[in-house]
Amino acid sequence: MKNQELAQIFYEIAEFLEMEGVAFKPYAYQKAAITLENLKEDVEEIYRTGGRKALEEIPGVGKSIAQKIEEYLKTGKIKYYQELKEKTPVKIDELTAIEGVGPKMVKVLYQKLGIKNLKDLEKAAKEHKIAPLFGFGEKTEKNILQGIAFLKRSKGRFLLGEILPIVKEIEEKLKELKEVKRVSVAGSVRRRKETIGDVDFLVTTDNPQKVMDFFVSLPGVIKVWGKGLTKSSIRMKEGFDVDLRVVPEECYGSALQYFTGSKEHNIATRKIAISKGLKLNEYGVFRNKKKIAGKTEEEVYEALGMAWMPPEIREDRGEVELSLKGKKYLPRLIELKDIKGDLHCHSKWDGGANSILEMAQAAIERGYQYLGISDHTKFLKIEHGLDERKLSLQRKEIEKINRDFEKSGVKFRILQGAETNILNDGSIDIKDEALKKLDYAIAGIHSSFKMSKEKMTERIIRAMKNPYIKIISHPTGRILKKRDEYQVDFEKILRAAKEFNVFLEINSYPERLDLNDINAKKAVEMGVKLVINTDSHHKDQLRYIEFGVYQARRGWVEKENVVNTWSLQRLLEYLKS
DNA sequence: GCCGTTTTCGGCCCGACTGTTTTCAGTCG
Repeated sequence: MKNQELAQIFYEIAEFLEMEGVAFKPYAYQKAAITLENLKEDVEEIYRTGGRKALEEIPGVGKSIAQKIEEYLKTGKIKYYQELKEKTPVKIDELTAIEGVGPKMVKVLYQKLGIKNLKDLEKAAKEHKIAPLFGFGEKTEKNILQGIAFLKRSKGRFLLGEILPIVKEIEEKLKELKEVKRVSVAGSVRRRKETIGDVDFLVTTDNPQKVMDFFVSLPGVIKVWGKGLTKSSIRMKEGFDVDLRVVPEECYGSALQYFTGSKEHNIATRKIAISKGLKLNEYGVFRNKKKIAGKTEEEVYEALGMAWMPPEIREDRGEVELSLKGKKYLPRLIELKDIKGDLHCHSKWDGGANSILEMAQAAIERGYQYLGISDHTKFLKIEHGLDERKLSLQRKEIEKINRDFEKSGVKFRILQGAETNILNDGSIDIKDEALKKLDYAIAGIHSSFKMSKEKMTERIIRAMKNPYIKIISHPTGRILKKRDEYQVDFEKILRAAKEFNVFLEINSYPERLDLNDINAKKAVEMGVKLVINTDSHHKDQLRYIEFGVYQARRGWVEKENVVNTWSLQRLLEYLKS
């Protein structure tokens, strides 16, 4: 789909325009980019069937942007964009990816020092050429270096959310090939890790030549290397690498186990093998020279006296010991089908893409029993946060839709929440009288991220003490590849969550996934209740729930730990109590 | 550049925080 490519271009145009100090246009381009990014329909298809007129029907797309989309679809280029790039030939997306660096800074850095990309910037900062610049200083230079260091730490890794859809496509294509007998993705993708270095596929086949030829000519491949009959590597246009390995049928299980990892899990399992006088490698389980298992993963684990376990927990965090004791000691991980509703979604009321009804219909399509609309509140002006009056107006709309559902026999209920803001002193930006009228309230940190650990912990705990606050959203505040967690004493937060009966969120947004696996596991061990939400700003984002569930599974979370696996009735009773 | 149950022109993108430039511009959510 061309949607993503166009979105990327419009984001960049917005930044170039912002760099030049153009007013309002950047916002318009950004809006259009966001819409395109989330659009389900293929923009090419829209254009083919309805022409430029149909493009203009897309929200945020008017005459000018429609014309540019048309130009891109016809020629693969946008002249306006090319001109902007020629005028200031900088890698603007690369530079503004650094925390604290925006378009204006990029402009000065280019004009004064000729900085065009990350490399130039790092060099200049290390040579202390930034600090003396007018408007910059020691601190800024240091922040830039730190920002670059952080970017590098996460560089070369991709979000699971970006990669998984493409991986599934590749897997489907391989499956369709009749020469392929068995195929599976392995590695960190199979373990559903939040970020991925590269992708590993395993196949069995009688015709490796054919399979490899097919593999290296998949659509989207921009580079091929090491092509052989047992292993070939490709790079996809999105920038990540994929390895394909052909393994013998009788080794498929052990190869899958080996290449799924994690490395730590494999080390632990090999130790078990040694302790039993066995040897484990990617070709099988061996007693002396005799192979005793290898065809399936189950039989490999069985040969080691272990129960098979889901890939998500293979991190050597205790799963090896439990699986030795037996299957019933392993956690029964939550599954996608257990989810009965979503309690953190945004609507048009706070600038989200869809109306409450549209969001509800999308939830019904997913088979949910309920959906919680929790728009931002007034402190977040940019997000069109709702004040007490608007919350009460919104309540009326929700009640009306619920009545209509009831009349037409639709077994579904919209709940009214709100994603309130925890102010610096831990108070909430909405009055208690208004919170009281909601079905529940969420509280989250959206400002002042750089507090001391003590202050931040105090701040969140004070919010949890508010009897109307039932959920803490994205509890650690991290943004993958962008921003670290804020400083907080998580143990204390867990104790408070338990004491005040507050649910901690696992935010399913691919760049958040917050709580992460480790924190989720701690929460489960402490008996803290969790809720897996999507934080959807668009109805199509409800599908992100998948990623929240994966993260939960990585954190050993079971169905019973998660309140939105409960029926509507049970949830309502609990909220009331 | 987009949009319209206040408007086809005139709004929209606000407020906190940071660092630096001593009075505020740039960045972020």
